[in-house]
Order: sequence, then structure tokens, then C-alpha cells
Amino acid sequence: MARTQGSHSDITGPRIRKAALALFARHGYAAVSMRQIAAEVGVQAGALYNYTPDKQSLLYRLMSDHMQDLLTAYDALDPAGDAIEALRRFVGFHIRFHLQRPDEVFIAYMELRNLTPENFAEIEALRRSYEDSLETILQDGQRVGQFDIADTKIATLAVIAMLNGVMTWYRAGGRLSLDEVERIYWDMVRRSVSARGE
Amino acid sequence: MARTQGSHSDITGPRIRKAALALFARHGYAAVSMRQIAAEVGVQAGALYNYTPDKQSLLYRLMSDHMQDLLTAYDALDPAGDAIEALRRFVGFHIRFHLQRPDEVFIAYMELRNLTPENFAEIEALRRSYEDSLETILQDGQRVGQFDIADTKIATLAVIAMLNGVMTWYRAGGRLSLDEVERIYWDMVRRSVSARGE
DNA sequence: GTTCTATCTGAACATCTGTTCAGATATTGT
DNA sequence: ACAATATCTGAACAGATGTTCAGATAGAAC
Repeated sequence: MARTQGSHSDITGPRIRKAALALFARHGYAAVSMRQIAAEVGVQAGALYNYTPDKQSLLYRLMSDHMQDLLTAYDALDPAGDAIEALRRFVGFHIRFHLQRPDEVFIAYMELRNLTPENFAEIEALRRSYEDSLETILQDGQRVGQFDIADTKIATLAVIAMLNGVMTWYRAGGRLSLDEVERIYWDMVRRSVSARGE
Repeated sequence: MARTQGSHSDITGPRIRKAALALFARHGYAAVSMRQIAAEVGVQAGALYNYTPDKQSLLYRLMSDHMQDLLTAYDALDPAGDAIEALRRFVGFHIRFHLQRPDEVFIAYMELRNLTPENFAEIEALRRSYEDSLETILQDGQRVGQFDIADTKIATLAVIAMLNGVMTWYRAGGRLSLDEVERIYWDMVRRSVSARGE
């Protein structure tokens, strides 16, 4: 046998990335073999190398695509009037965007150490860019007195860590709706950085 | 050659666990081989099996010991007067305990999926027990009106997620002292759950 | 000093790893 | 109908994997 019926790169390519995404998320990059990915797609391991130069690039591609999507989606948000409104939108966006992509989020966080130094630096720069968006909001609110924050850098990381926590327990169809989750988190975030009276 | 000079299980056993801890934390459980661990200790791979029935048990032992230490240390804290004081002590304890054991913390969080289902259940129960300590504090404060919390379960997870964030960036000798870090986080945690006026 | 036991070596095992590539077949373009 | 190209197979590669075990030596007990 050789080329199979119906084979096409526009179909196989995405299927490979989808299979790799699911397997990396569940078992971890190092624990997943190229043969497992190929089996999930219904193809031999050698065929994967028509779509990626190596296993490492497959991981990098998944993480890079995810971060690009994140930044693009965030940039597409309507501009907010003031810092409090901007923070509220950030919280809602972050929660909803990430809950829609649990596998991507998990990989982007857990597999950083399996990137080569060059790939790591690129992904890290994208993440930093996203974090800077939040820090800018906090700085703006701090400047005009809407927020009362001891250290905006730490507050940025603390808020993101807090929001990321939702990924570890939220399941669609559970006790709380997405709206309720967003409201509860927004309430806690707002109070953790707000000046009295705001 | 066979038994080597100075060999003793009281020495080799801890050294194996220490080496495994460092390697698992840096490269991940799946990416570390028994031969790498053995090389770090200065021994052949076969010798490891005098100290662990298999690789999986080595991981489980590290995580179990860590969680036991955590619960023991927390239980040894002086009892607090009221809920706010208890929360303040929890924040300080959590930050300081975890910052002293970065490798253990990293493994306990990242390698859960590499545990067998039975081992996972045991570790998860220990973690749940620790989280319950915090939720009890939040519930107590909520009951007497010191806290204003929409959902104590979510608040518990949100606070722990927020505090865990400190592990990703804090480095001893950096811009902020441990006392400053503790004060900043305590300030944010307190405000995120406190009723007005408290 | 002799026996007993704890500790480690070194080799072996079956299997899995990422990756390469010649050759075969399906699809596309003419 | 034919030629060109895209896609996949199947085998092969060198090396790594977790684990076992007979045999050898060091330390402990008497």
C-alpha cells in the first residue's frame, strides 16, 4: 500500500494537530509517542513527517497558535471607558476564552519546559504581551485612583493566577453557570484591587 | 565489582529520592529515566530497585511525603482567635511553606496525571483535606459576618490559586522580601473576601 | 576471624523511541 | 488517457526504556 483513498493534506494536517493536542493534554508531551498520535489519526507514524519536521515543532505549533489566537481575540474586544470597566471585560474575556479551550490552556502551561530554549523564548514573549495588557489596566486605574494596589506587577500575576484556577474545577453543566462564575470571580478580583468607595 | 565502599541504605535511600525530586521537577516524570536518577546518585540503575518497587512508587512516595508534611506543619500552627486572624495565618503559612519546597510543590501539581488511579486518589484526598482547612476558615468568617463571600467553595479555590501564583515568579534575593510578599498577598486576599468595615 | 547479610554491579530481556526513505498508490492537471 | 505530483506505507535505523537477577564484595554480628 501507499497513498490511501481520500487522503488530503487539508484534512490530515488538522487531524494530526487535533490528535496531538488531545493526547499531549491528557498524558503529557513526553509520555506521548508519534506512533500514538498516528494511530489516533489512522495513519502510520512516518506520515506525520509530511506535516511537521519533528515532534518538538508539533508542540511548538500548538502552543504558538493558541497564544496567537488569544492575543488576536483580546485585541478584538471593544475599548473600555475606564479602568474598572476594562478590568471587568478582561476578567470575563479571560474566563470565557480559556474555558473554551481547556486542552490548549493546559498544554500552554504544562509543557513549557519541553520547548527548546528558542521556542520557549517565543512563547514566553507572547504570554508576557498578554500579561502586559492586564498590567496596563491596573496601572491606569491606579493612576486615577480607581484602584489601590501595592504592586501592579504582583497584582497582575495574582489576578491571572486566580482566574486560571477556574480551569481546574469548572465543568460545563455543573453547579454554576458561566455567568455566575464570571460574576463571582469579577467580584473577588474587583475587591482585591479596588480603592475604597469604588 | 559489587557492593561499594561506604554504601548504606540510610544514605543511598534519601539520595535517590532527592535526585528523583530534582530531576522530576526539572524535566518531568515521563522524561526522566531510572538511569538518569541512578547516575545522579552515582550508582547503577539496578540498585534503585533496592529502594523502590518501581518508578511509579518513587513518584508516589515523593508526593505523599510532601502532602503529609504539609498537613502536619499546618496542624502544628497555633490556633487563631477569629476567622480573619486564621486567614492571615493561613496565607502566611501557605506562602512560606511552599516557597521553601519549590520542587515538591511543582511535582505535586504537575505530575498528578502520571499517578496510577489508586495513587492519584490518595494524593487527591490529602490535597482536599488541606483545602478544607481553608474553606472552614472562610465559612466561619462568613457565619459571623467578618467575610462577605458569594461561594465559599469557589473562594477557597480562588485564594489557593492566587497564592500558588507566587511560586511561579518569586525568587529569593529578588526585588521583594518574603515579608513584603506576604503582606501584599494578605492584603489582596483579605480584601477579596472581607465584608465592608472589617 | 568467621559467618551472615545488606548492598551494588553488570549484563541481559523485550519493547519502545523519533526519524528516514524507497517505493507504491491516489489524486490532480492536461 | 496520460503524466505529474501529493500522500502514505512498511520496513529499517540506532539507541533508550523499565525491570530482573546471578554473582560479587563490603559491613555487621558473633
